[in-house]
Amino acid sequence: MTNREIARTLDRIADILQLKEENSFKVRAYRMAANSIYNLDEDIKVYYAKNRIAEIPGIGKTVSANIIEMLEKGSSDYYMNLIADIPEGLLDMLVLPGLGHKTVKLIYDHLGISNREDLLKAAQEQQIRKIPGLGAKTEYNIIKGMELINQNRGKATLGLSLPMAIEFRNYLADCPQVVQASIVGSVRRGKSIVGDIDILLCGYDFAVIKSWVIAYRGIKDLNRQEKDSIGGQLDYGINFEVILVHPDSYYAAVVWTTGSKSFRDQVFNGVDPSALIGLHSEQTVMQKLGLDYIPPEIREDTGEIELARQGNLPVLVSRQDVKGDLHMHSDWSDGGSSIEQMAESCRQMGYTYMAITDHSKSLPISGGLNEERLLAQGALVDEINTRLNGFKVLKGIEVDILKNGELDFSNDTLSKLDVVIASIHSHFKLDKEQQTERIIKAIKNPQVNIIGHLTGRLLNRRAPYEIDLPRILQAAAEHNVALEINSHPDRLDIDEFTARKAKDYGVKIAINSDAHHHNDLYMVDYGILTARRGWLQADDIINCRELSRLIKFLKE
DNA sequence: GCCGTTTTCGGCCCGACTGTTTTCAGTCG
Repeated sequence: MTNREIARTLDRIADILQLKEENSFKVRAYRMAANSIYNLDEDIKVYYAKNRIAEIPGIGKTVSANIIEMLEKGSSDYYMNLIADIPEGLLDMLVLPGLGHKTVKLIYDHLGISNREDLLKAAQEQQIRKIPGLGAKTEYNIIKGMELINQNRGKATLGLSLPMAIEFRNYLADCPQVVQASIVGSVRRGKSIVGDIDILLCGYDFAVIKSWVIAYRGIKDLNRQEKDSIGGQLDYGINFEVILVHPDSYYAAVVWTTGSKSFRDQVFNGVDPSALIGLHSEQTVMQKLGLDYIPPEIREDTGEIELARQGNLPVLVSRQDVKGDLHMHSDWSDGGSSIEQMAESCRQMGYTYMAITDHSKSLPISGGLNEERLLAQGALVDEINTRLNGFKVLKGIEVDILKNGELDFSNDTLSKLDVVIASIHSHFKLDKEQQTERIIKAIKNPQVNIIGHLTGRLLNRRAPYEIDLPRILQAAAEHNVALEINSHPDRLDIDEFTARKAKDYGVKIAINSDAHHHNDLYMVDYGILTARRGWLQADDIINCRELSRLIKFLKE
């Protein structure tokens, strides 16, 4: 089992224990262990080989034995016994916002409901309100929550599907009969939510290749086998399709399968397929189509085709352009790494600066900083900076925007910092007018540099809150406040559409990882994909600037 | 269930908001 699979199992154990109302510290211990494995630097098998699993922080004798069992047998008896006791569907019900372990158990005990479909039905038939302690609001929230889930049924976040696609592609590329293998489709375009994983292969012996495909251990279900394609489901119910072509038509097929349907219809319209045989790169295929090379992320037929014909495509921002990361947490609040570790990892990523932006005091669970600790952190940052050559740690904060739009710290306190990100972490349900006013008030605060995760959306889990986007963009432009592309694959907030619109308004963007662990800094890649999908160029991004130019922006 | 070096047992344990209530349990960041 992989680190991810083990972490997931430990998390599910925690969920079941919580449903069974076991000791809350025991639950916490399993959650911590899951988190520890998820964030592990190395493959857990390396620790296993060295007999050092119990040395991982948060993992003791019991969990360690559990993990060893999972690695040796592919499952754990403890988990299997637990799941035999509690219907698995209850765990799916927990995903609904507002439904926690107690409520799920309460509904199960009263109505025997153990899956989301029955739950929705009961809510629609007003059965939930008959349970003591629950009412109409809970029914409403269930129905709303299910709407969001059904909207994205069978669709997965890029954060889940991209790593799975890479693993699958690498496996397929190892087949001796496969000449080339590429991830194509919406995953390659970097869409935040994708319907399936598409992989294009080329080779000569389709029969041999197909048996190699079918042997992949990640395949959970196989539902379609044709002459030149295989479809089915991978783990987490993610659909996949593997498409086979002859090497001569490979690059034409890459272009064909990568673009959106509308893109495809446009660029291949009236083209003789035989003219695209035997080409040796995507560039030459596009050339034949009368186009400059269009980056995969913008092959959506939203204006790029015309510009490609004219030779006027923008140069999109890329990973190499990013000079630093302006939003991350350390173990001073809810992060799992020290400031030094974060700095070291940022240096290894080739950055020349970073900002440490822990939470402010309004978020007590996160260990949010008060003025006193913020000051102490600043002193430590100063000290760390004396030891770093050619790298700078900026002092920052992710300050909470309170209900009334005021901030969690005085302007006097904030003025001593280099970077101030203002974010909303509460009162998601204010009406559009109030929410907009609240954010604009924060934008108008002269100390604020960046608005963090503007819409608060959590992909597949929480809808964005209501805001008047044009007014906010207007205000951000006027007050020289940047909007964040929060790169966490569950957020990707703002999205590509807002990003593109922001550029029209002259609003600058910061692509931030919001990492809570030094191993999460790489998540910035997802943000870059989103920025590229939003047609952004290095010049639009404040953290693509050299430090001196960035500081100039922050002080303006 | 994990942790520790004044502890191998006892501590770990936030707090505002929501939705249900009429004084509070559950959820969530």
